Amino acid sequence: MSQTLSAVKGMNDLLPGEIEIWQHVEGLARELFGRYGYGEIRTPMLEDTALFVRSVGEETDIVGKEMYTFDDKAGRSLSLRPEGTAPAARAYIEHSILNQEPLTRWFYTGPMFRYERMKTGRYRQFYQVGAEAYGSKEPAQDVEVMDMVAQFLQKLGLQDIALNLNSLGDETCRPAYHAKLVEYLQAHIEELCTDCHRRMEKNPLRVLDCKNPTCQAVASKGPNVLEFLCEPCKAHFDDVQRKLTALDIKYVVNPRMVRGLDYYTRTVFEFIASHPALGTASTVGGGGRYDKLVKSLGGPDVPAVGFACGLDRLVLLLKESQQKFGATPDLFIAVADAGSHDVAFTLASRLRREGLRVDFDTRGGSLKSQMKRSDKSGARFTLVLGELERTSGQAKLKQMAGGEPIPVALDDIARTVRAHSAAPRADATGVS
RNA sequence: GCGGCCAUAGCUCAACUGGUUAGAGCGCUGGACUGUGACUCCAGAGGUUGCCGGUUCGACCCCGGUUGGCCGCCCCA
Repeated sequence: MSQTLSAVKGMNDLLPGEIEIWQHVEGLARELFGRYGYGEIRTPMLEDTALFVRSVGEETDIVGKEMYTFDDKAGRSLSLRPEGTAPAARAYIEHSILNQEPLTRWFYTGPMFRYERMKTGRYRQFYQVGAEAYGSKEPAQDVEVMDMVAQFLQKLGLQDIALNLNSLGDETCRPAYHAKLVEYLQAHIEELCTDCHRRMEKNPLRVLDCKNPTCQAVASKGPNVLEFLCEPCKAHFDDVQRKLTALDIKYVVNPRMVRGLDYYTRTVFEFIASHPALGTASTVGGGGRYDKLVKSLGGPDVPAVGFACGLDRLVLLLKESQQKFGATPDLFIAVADAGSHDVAFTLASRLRREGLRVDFDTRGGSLKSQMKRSDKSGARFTLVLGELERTSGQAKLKQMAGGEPIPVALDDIARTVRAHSAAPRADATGVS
């Protein structure tokens, strides 16, 4: 096709036929997170660049080379948000939320932006749904968040998703582990790949999840974070595991799982799907605790824990699952002769005002072509309106899926359609 | 950012070693059936073969560049 204008690389249009899946996922998130007491927030897509540098970390790939950053006309450096936790924390501080309530639960959904190499399930404008809980340092808060994600994924009908769990310690115990790890890695430096040499400078923890077999061998014999946890951190981690078990949530402890953002403390987790459609993009959700983030951004010393799920990847999985989403018309009104067009048009509007989903072809056309449109629309009933119906005031509801036509008076259509619907229409979210 | 594969109709794909008007299925539109969809049959519309340049008498095919997509690395959701 001729390439005149097209969407920016890595940014996609979502059209009817696919958008229904997105609406289903977002609707489920709203309904489910609401049950857990999380209120929705919307923050700007553009933030001061410094926000991400100070929270996500200057040395991370996200900030170092993946942000869409530019100067506005006043010379301010702005960036399209690459993730949602930092903007939420900024808003939490800016509106002095802690002074109004000691425990705050928020969720958000929307686009994020990272300038990265394109792959399946990985785009430059991608979508996340995430949540943040501020004010509780209790293990129960960590588990509440993980439980919520687990429920979310389960209700989407997704199978084969594993929860990986780890603890990175806090400012008391992490330095000792960090030092020990660097010391160990230095001693084995000649066995590590060149990437890992670079990682040792920037973020030694990342060596732990290097995919290179030799590096993995080195890492597996190195110091284990969990053995370095101080007493409070260890107690916290143990309690998290006890509570997960009490909620019957399956997990595996993975002491070599680290996350890409600098702000995590103590609990970190990832939900990993094993479906071939995702390729290497198998992480569908992740999160953890970040007790120092709010303070480091100039706010109060308030603990927090949260997560984010990649909607693009969830939608990819749902497409594979062959499930159908979205509502179809209750009724299609077809016109038998041009003289009935105006009456049919008015009738369609009246029925819509009465709450029915009604399809009608404003162009008219042959009855046959209108029947074809009705069939394709997935309408439950078709009503043919012609001179016969207009004069008698009586019509028939043809059942498109098969069965005898149902006689109906023209002024009693809405009630009859509802009476013959197999089941009450599902609410917007389809949540059961 | 590095390495490899790919690009033909709206979609999935054909087109002999470079040879003349680039085909099919699905989808779309109309008809067979002048008031009844899906099945069947018939017809029609739809392409600068991603784009730019080169080699050649001649390029969908060969070469270079470019854009876009896919896979691996990196990283992440």
